[in-house]
Amino acid sequence: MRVVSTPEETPTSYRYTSALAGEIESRWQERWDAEGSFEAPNPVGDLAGDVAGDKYFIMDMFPYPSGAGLHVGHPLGYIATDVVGRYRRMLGDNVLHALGYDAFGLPAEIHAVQTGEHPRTNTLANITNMRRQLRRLGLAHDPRRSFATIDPDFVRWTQWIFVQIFESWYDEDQQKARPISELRAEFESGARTAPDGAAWDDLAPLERRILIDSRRLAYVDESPVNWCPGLGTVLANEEVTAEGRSERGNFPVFTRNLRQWKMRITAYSDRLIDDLERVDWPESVKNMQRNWIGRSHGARVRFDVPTAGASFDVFTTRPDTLFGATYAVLAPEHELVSALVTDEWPEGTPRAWTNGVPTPAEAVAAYRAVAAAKTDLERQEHKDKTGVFTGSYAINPVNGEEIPVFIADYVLTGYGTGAIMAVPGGDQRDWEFAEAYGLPIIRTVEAPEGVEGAYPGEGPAVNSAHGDLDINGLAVDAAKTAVIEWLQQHGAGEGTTTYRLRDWLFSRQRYWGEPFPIVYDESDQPIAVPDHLLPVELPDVPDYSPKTYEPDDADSTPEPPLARADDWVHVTLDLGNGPRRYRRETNTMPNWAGSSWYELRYTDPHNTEAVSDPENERYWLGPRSPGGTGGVDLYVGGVEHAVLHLLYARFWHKVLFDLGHVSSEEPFHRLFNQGYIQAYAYRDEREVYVPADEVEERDGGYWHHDKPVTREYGKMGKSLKNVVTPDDMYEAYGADTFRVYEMSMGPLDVSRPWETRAVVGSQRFLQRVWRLLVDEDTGDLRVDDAELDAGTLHVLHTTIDGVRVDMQHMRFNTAIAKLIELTNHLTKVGVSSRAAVEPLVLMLAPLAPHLAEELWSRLGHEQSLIREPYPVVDPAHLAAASVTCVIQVLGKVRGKIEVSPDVSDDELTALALAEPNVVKSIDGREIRKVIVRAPKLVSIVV
RNA sequence: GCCGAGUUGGCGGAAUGGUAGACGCGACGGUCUCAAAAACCGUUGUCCGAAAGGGCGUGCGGGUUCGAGUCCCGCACUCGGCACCA
Repeated sequence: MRVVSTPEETPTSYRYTSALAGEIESRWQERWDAEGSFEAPNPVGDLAGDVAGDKYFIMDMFPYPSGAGLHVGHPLGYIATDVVGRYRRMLGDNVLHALGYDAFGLPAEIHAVQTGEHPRTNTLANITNMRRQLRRLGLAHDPRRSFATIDPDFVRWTQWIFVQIFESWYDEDQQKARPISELRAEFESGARTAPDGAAWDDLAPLERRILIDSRRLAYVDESPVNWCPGLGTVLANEEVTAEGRSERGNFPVFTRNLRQWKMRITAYSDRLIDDLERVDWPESVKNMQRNWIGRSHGARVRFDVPTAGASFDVFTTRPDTLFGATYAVLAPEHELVSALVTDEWPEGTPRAWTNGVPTPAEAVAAYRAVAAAKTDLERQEHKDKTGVFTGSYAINPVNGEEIPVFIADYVLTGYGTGAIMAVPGGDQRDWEFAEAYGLPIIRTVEAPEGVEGAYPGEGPAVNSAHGDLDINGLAVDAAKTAVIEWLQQHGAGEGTTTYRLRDWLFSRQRYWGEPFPIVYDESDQPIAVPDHLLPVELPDVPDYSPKTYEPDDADSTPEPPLARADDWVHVTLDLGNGPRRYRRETNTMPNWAGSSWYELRYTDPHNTEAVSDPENERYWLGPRSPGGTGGVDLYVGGVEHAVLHLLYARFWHKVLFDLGHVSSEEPFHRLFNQGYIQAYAYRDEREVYVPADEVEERDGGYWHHDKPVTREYGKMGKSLKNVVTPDDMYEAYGADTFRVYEMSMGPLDVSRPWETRAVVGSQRFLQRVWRLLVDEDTGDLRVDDAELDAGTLHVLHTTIDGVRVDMQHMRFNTAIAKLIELTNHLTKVGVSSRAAVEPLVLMLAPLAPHLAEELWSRLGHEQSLIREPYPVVDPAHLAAASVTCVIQVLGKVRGKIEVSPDVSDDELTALALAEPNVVKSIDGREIRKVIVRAPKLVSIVV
C-alpha cells in the first residue's frame, strides 16, 4: 500500500509534471496520427501530392526487432533524426522520414527452433512491441512508408534485385555493369572470345552457359570460404572477427573449399574507394572502408623455374627492391607447389631448409598438413617464421641469380598471387625468415645510420644494377617506375594493383532469410526465376534449424534446412520452353540483403511495377547538382556497420545505377555516426553484478546494501544489470524531457555515460518554460503583449542566431544550452511577453514537440506548429547596448571595462590605459605596443 | 606494426587564436515550510588573502604569437579499425 500525494493529483495545480507531460504527449500523438501530419508527398504514384519546397530525405539505420525491447541507448539516433526532420519542416522542406524493420535474422530463427513457432510470428510480435515503444517518443515518421524486410512485397524486390545482379556482368573497359545479354551478343558476334581463345561457335551449349555463368556479378563457385560448424552456416569475411571466430556466437571459423554463391563486389573496388571522395561521410568510416578494400599499387613479377619448366608470379609493392630478392616463398596451398617439389634435395641443401625430412615431397606434405590444421587464430598466435625448401630454384629476372623457393605459412594464399619475392633487407618478416634459415640479406635501399634489421623506408637505391638496368641512387618512386618499365620491356612483369577485398559470400545455410530466386535444371546450372513468379516464398518446414555440429568439427559439411523441404525443392515450372522439372536453390540470402537497398523502398513503398518509380527515385535520391552522387541527405547510425552494411549497400546501389534503375550513384550522401549511450555497472566482492539502480555513491566509493562494490563502464545490458528503459523515463519524466536530456548530454557523435539522476535538469528546464506561459495555480495563460526591452530583444535574437547555427550543424547540446539561457533570462526579468515566448516555443518545437504544440495551442493557434516558420533573426538586435572590453597586459587579463559597441580604437586605448588596475600592472613601464580589437579587446605590451 | 579519433573542474560537457570552464548534474548556503519534498535565490577550478587583488591551471616537453585548450614539432596514455596483406 502506497500513500501517494503528488501535486498533479491536486486539481488546483497545473505544474508540468510527468503525469501532465504524459497526458499532453498522448493527446498530441493522436492528433498527429489523425491529421497525417508527417506524410511526405511524392511526385508521382499512390503517394503523389504537392511537392513544394526543397526535399530532405532522412534515414536511420533501421532496427532489428529484438524481443529484448529497447534501452535508453537505442533511441538516441532516432531522436536526433527526428529533431532534424522537424527543424527542416519548419524551414519549409518536404521531409521524408520513416522507419522500417530489418526483420530477417538469427535471433528469430533461434527462437523458432526453441519454441517450434514460425519465426514470422515472433518477429511480427516484436515489431508491434517496438512500434509501441517508439511511438511514445513522438517520432515524426510517415507511417505509410514503413515496411519490414520480411514482407512478401519487400522480399519480391530483394529477389528482383538479386536477379538483376545475376543477369549482369562487369565490363572492365567501360567500368560498369551491363546486362548479361550484351555479353552473350559480344560472344556470338565474335567481338569477344573465351579466355582460352575458343570461338563461341566451337563451344557446346553447356560450355557456353558455363562461360557466361563465370562472368555473372552473382555467381556460384567453389573456393575457400569461412565455414562455421557451430552456426551450421558459411559466413562472409566481414562477419568473421580478427580472431578467426564468428562475429555472432563467437564460434571457431574454418577455411573450407565449398561451392557457394558470391557477389562480385571486387569488380567495384576502385569505384568503392574513389567515390568515397564524393560523399559527406566521417573520415574515420571512409578510412575503414579504404582499409577494408585495401588497394595497393605495385608490380607483378614473373619468376621462372627452369628446372621445372614453370613460372610463378609474385606481387610486390616495392619492385625497386627486386635486386634484394634473395629467395621466394609460395603459400603452402599455392597450386604450383607440387610441380616445384623435386625428387631429392639438391647438393649442399642446408639441413635447416629440409626440416630434417629425407625428401622434399615428404617435407612439403608434412608442412602443408600442419598448416592446414591451424585455425586462423593459431596462425596469428605463432608468428615465428617456419617453412620448408621445395628443392627448386627460381631466376631473379633483373640479375639472373638463382634463388631458392620455399613454402611458408606467413605467405597467404588469398592475397596478391599467393607468392612473394622475399627481400630480407626491406621487410621485417623476410628478415626474420632469412635469419632463421641462413639466407643472404642484401640491402637495396640505403638505410639511415643506426638501423638494424629490415629497413622498409625511403632512401636512395644501392646494390641495384645489372646489365642494362641500373637504379642506384634513385629515390624509391623513381626506382619503382624504372624497374616496372624494365620488367615490361623484358616481358617479365608489369605494374598492377591488388586489393584485400574478397568477393562477398552471399549464401547462408539458414531458414529465416530470403530464398534465392534461382532454380537448377538437369545440367545443374542456375537459372533465374522469372519476374512474374516472384516472390519465391519460404516453405513451411517442421524444423527451422540447419544441421549444426560441434563448433570444432572442421570436417563437417553445411546442410541448409530448406534442403529437407522436398516438395518445395522439386518443382515444375514453365520457363518459356514448356513445363519442366527444376530443383530450387536451398540456401538463403544473408540478412544484409534487405538493408542493401531499403533506402529505395522508402521513396515509393507500394510500387508494384518497380523498386521505385524513376521519378520518385530521382526526386528523393537524385544528384542535387550535375556530377553529384545523389543519395539520402542524412543517414544516421552507429559506426559498427562501417564495412558491412555500408559497403554492401553502396555496391548494390552502384549496380542498380549501372543498369539504369536509379539516378543516384551512392545510396547515402551524408553519413553521421552517433555515439553510444553507455552505462556504469557494479560488481560486489564475489565479482557478481548488482543492480546498478540500487548502488549508492558515498565517501568516495560505491555501495550496495552497505557492501562496497567496484564500478566499471560499458554497454547497457541485462547481464550487467544496468539497463534503463525508455518506458522508465516516460513514466518518471515524459517523452519530451527524455528527448531533451538525450540531446543535451553532449555532442551527438560522442559516446557518453547515462546518468538517470541528471535527467531532472532537463525536466526543470521544461518546467520553467511551462511556468513562463502557464500559471501553475490556475492553469491560465500568463502571456501578455508587452513590448520587449532592449536587453531581452538582444538575448532573444542572439539566441535565435546561435540556435539556428547549432541546429544546422546538429549541435543540439549547445542549442539547448542557449534555449536554457534565454528561458533563464526571461524568468529572471519576469518577461512573459508573446514577442519573446512565441519564438522560444517555436525554437523548442523540434526538441520537445509535444510541449511546444501544447503551449502553441494555448497561445491561441489552431494550427499545429509543425510547418510554422522557424524564428528568424533580426540583425538590428544582435548588437548589445554595451560590451565588456578585456584589457590584457603582457597577455594577462588586468581589467575589464564596459564600452559602447561602436567605440573607436583611439577612444578604447585611452579608456584602457586609464583603468586603475591596468595602470597598476603597467607600473610605469614603457608601453611598446598596443593591440586593439575594438570593442572586445585591448592588449598592451610593455 | 599501420590507419583514425581523442585527453578541459567531483561528473557530462562549452569555448571563429582574444575573459578557460557556457549549459546541466552533484555539492554547499539561503527563502518558503511545524517538518520534509518540490520550487525559487546565491556560491562552487585550485592555492594565498579579511578584502582589493594576485599565483597556478585544458595529458607531458618544446616552439610560433602581444595573446595558445585552439596553430607547429616531439612524447605519453585512452578508445576504435586493420593486421604475417608482401
